[in-house]
Amino acid sequence: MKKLKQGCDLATCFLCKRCLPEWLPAVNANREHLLYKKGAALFREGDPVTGIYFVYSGTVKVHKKWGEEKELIVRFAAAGDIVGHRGIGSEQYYPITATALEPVSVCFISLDFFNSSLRVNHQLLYELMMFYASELQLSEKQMRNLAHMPVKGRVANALLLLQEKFGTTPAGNIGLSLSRQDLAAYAGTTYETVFRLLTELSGEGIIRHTGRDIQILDAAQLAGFTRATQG
Amino acid sequence: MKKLKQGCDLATCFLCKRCLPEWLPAVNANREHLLYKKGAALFREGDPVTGIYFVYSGTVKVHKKWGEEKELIVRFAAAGDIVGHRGIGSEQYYPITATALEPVSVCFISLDFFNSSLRVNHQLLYELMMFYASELQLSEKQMRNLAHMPVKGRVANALLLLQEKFGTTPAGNIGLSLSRQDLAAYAGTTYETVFRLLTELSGEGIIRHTGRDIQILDAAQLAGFTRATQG
DNA sequence: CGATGGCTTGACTACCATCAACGCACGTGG
DNA sequence: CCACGTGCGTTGATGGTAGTCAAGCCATCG
Repeated sequence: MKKLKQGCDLATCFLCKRCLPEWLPAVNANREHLLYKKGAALFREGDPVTGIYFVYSGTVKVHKKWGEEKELIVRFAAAGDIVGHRGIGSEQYYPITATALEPVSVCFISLDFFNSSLRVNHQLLYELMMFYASELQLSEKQMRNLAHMPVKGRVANALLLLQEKFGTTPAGNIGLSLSRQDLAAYAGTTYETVFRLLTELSGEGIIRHTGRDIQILDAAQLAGFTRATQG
Repeated sequence: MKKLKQGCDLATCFLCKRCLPEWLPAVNANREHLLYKKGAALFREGDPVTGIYFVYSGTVKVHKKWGEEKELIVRFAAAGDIVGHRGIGSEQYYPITATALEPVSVCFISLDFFNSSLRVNHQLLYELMMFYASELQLSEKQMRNLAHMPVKGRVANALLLLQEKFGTTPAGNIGLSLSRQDLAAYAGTTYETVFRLLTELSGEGIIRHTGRDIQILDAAQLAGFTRATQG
């Protein structure tokens, strides 16, 4: 992790985009511009909450451990997204870990200053609430999927969500290339199972995959696996 | 469902408790006091969002369907709790169904008026945001549990959460008595499995259950099942 | 060059969902 | 009063899904 001196990226920063011009100098005085290498953790589950992060560039996975071995990826964050907001509120400790999947550049704001901003900037507060509301909806949909959707559907869903968030490369692949481990942790299963399902889906002509690159050929069929078969 | 004329229960209503006195008359002019019988739905998944509900008394289950047969109970709401806040935001339709488990008395506020309240009452907005934040944390913890915790642990956890929220009756039973169906839907499993696990837990002397009444005898052991065995 | 980490594959199996059947309590209508 | 249906609780048998274990392969890296 490395600290930079540069100013905030106004066009990308979730916070700055929503601040009045007169508040920006205060933000700049209170922010830190940090760089993380691939694989580095911005913070870990159980760490005391120090502040909130706004992503300028790169990709971050937000995940939760179960025991020593297993983890579930709860969400991915890219440019413009917030990370660490799960620490806001009565919680003393981050309930999740945030890890850089690629080199990441973020704006860090201390909890105190962020709370001041919320007190002053009601539009920000309102939008943060809306953000939480939509996160909650997503989270509960995923809960239901984990509870009732078979693994094939969950993997299909994971691929669709990834493509929706990260788009496609010029070659037509999903814009974020993940390890099987991470894909498994996102779909809530094991990497062996993910592998088997990827080859199965390739065999059916629904996707194509070479190494880490995955291309969705038939999104409609994929989506079909995410629905319950009519009883 | 039945409409009453009475005023708001100031001591219980989430909204009124957080309003300045001068705002209360407006609330009273814009609210409806509604009664629902056991088994009635306050609203259903897919219904257009009309407003937000605050529970005075009774218990509500908030659940999400999967296909025609399966459902997952996402949350229980009791006196003082909010229901329908999942409709706030960009969503046009409720993403979940809310059903009365016991006769329920609620305060209903139309979306328009509630949004006006949020614009005026920043403390309310702030607390609503905090509420969302903690709901999100709970939801994500549950996600992880559904993904990685074995069924026995999920049932154990469900019992502990129910006791935490609803306390115990004078007889020592969990304060909310659920059908096996509902308990299963809360733990994310089937009712047969729930039954087998309950008898198993009773055999181990960890709980006692007669019909719908369940008593936790050894909470520590129950909690043990909710943790990963050290690898 | 060995070590490490991710990928690929096969064999095994346990967990848990599904199906099926019965009992019981309850309410309802003939 | 009885017959019946319905909803829930209880139990056993069965099988499939998907997790675990194990081993080999390939790349990268120190």
